[in-house]
Amino acid sequence: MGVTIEDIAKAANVSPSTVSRAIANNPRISEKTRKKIFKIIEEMNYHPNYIARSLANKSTNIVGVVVMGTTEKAFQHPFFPEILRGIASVAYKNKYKILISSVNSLDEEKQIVGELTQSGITDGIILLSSRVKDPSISYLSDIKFPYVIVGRPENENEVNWVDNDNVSIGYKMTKHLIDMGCTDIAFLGVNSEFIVTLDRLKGYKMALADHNIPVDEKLIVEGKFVDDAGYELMKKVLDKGIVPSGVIACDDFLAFGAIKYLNENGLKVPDDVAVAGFNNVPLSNYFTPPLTSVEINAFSLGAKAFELFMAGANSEFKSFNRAIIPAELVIRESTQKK
Amino acid sequence: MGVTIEDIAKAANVSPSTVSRAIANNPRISEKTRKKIFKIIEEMNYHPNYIARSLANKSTNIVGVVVMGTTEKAFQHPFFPEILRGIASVAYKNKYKILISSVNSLDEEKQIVGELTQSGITDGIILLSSRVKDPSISYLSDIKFPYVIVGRPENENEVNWVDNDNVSIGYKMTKHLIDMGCTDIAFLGVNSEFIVTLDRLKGYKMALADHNIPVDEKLIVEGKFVDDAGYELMKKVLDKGIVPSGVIACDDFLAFGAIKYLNENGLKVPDDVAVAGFNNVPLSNYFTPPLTSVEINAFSLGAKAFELFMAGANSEFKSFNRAIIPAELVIRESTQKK
DNA sequence: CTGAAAGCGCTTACAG
DNA sequence: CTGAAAGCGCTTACAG
Repeated sequence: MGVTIEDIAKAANVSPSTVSRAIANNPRISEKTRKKIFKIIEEMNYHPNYIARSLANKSTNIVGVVVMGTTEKAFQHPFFPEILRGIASVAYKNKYKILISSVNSLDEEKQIVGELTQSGITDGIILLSSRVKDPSISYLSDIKFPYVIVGRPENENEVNWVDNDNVSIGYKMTKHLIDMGCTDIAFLGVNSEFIVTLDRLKGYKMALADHNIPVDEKLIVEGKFVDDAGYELMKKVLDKGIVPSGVIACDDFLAFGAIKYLNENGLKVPDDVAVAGFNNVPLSNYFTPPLTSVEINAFSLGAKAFELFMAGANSEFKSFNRAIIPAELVIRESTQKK
Repeated sequence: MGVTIEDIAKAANVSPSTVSRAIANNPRISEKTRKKIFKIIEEMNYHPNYIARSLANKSTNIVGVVVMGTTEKAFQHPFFPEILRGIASVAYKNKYKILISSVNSLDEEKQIVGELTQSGITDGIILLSSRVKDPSISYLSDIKFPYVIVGRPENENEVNWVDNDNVSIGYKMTKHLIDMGCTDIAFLGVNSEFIVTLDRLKGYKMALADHNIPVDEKLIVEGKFVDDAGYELMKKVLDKGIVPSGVIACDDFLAFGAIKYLNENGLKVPDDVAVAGFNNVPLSNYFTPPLTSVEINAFSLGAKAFELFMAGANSEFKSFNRAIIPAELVIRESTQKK
C-alpha cells in the first residue's frame, strides 16, 4: 500500500481520472497514454485500493459463504471443502473474492446474514444449508439480496438453489440393494431437520413401492445425519431383534459406524448384510470392505452455486433458478453379495 | 443497505459526527443522545457501511487465508477445515472476517498474496503452507506485512508461525512401534517439499538411533504426503523383498492405502505388520483395524495462528513469535501386536 | 481524448 | 458535549 492513483497520475503527467480510465480499459484513452500509464504502474508496483474502488462502485466483488459450523460438524465433512473449492474456483475466474463465515446456530446465522447483507461488504451470499426451517432464506428473499442456497430449500420455487436430486439418489441406491437380493433394508440417519435425508428416504420408499416391498417403519432409524453415530443407529436396529439383509446410511460415516457394529456382532458385510452410504468420502474406497456410495460431485455443487449467483448478477430479468447436479452410484464390495 | 449515517443523523437531529461517535462508544457523547441515536438505529435497521468505514480507518478487519488447493488435495484433507474453523472461531470473537483464497500453484500464490497485501483488502494474512521453498514468505517479510504461517518454515526465526513439534511426533510414534517389538520400521511418504514430512522422518531416525537400531534407507519411501498413494508406497517396500514388522505413514490416508495392500498380500495388521499414521482423521477410529495415529489438534493450530496475528497487530514492539501446539499419540489396534 | 469536480459513506482532528 | 470540514482513494457524469 501507499502508492495511490494520484502518485501514478503525477508521475505520468495526467489526471487521476485518466489513470482510472486506463486501468478500466476505457476505450476513450489513447493507446499512447495507456501504455505510458501501465509502464509507470508496473514500475511503482501500484495496486488499486480495493476498498476505495468498492466504495465508489457500490460493489465489492466479494461473495459471502455462510456455513453451519461446529454444531453439525458439517465443516469437518469432506464434502464441505469440496463445495468451497468449487465456489472458489469459479469465483476466482470471475474476479470475485470469498468471505467465509462459520456460524454455530440459526441465531448466529441470522445475525451474520444480517450483517453481510446490510453492511455492504458482500455482493451476494451463498448459504450452505439444507435445513427445513431456515429463517435466513425468507429474510434474504424479503430484502431481495442476491443469494444462492446449496441444498434444496422448502420453498424451492422462490429461491436460487443447487442440489443433487436426492430423491432419485435414494431411489437408485435402494433399487441397487433390491437388485442385490435385499428385501428388508434398514435406512439409517433420517433427520427431520435436513431435507436431504427426507428426500433420500422418499426415494427409498418409492423404490420399495415399485418393487412391491412394504415399508417397515421399524427399519427406518432417525439420527444425526453427519456424524459418527452409525454404530449406535445400527445397534438400535439389531436391538429390535431384526437383522436386515441390507442397510442404507444417509452418509458414509454412518455406514462405517454401522459396519463396525455389525462386525462386532459377528455379521459379515456384504454376505450377511449389504451396506451402503452416500457422499462417497475419500476413504470409502479404502475401507474394508470398500463401501458402495454415491458420488454427489460436491465440487460441481459449489461451482454451479457461484455460476447461478453470477447469472443473477448479470441479468436484468429476475428469475428463480435451480441447478441439479448429477450424482453417480459407485458400487463397491460392501453391497456385492456372493 | 440504503440507510446511511446521514439518515440517522437527520432523524436524531444531530450531526453525522455525533452518530459516528455514539456508535464507536466515544465517551464524550451524552448518555441521552446516545440512547436516542441507538433507538433510531434500531428502528431504521441501520448497519454502518463496512467499506466506507474501512476506507476511513485504513483497516478492514479482514484477514486473508491462503491455501494451496487443488494440486495437493490439502483442501480435501480433514485437517484443513479444522484449521479454518479454528481461525474463524478466534477471528469471530475479535470481530474479524476471513477472506479465503485457494491457490493452485506457487505462482498463483504469489499473485494472490501480492494482491491481498497491496490492495488494502486485508489487514493480515494467514498462510497454510509448510513448503520448504515458499517465495511468498520472504515477500511478506520484505514488505513487512502482518502474517502468520501455519507450518514451520525454513527460516523459522524471522517469521510468525504455528505448528506441532513434528520431530517429537515422529520420535514418539517410532518409539511406540519399537516398544511394540518392531525393529524394521518402514517410513512412508517423505516428501522433500514438505518440512512436516522431513521433521517426522528426523524424529524417526532419532528414535532409531536412541534404540541402537541402524537406519535402513530401503525402508524409507518417498511419495506424496497427502494423497491416496499409500497402496503404491507399500507395494514399493514389499517389492524390494522386505516385509517390515512396522510401518509409519506420514498421513492416515497413506496408512489406509498401505493396509489395503498388506491385506491383499495376506499380511495381517497388526500381527504381521503394525501400521500407524498421523493426523488422526475422523475415520481412523472406524477403520479395520482402528488406526494408531497422532492427534495434531488442527483446530488449535488455526485458533493459535489467529491469536498470533492479533498479538502482532496489538503490540508496538516487533517480534517473531511461534507457538507449538501439543500433539497426542492415539494408540489403537493397528499397532497392538498380540 | 482528457480534466476538474462531485460523490461513495464513513472517521476524526480541530474548534467551540 | 457537539458540529463543520477535511480526508480516506477511488469512479464517473459533465464539460471541453
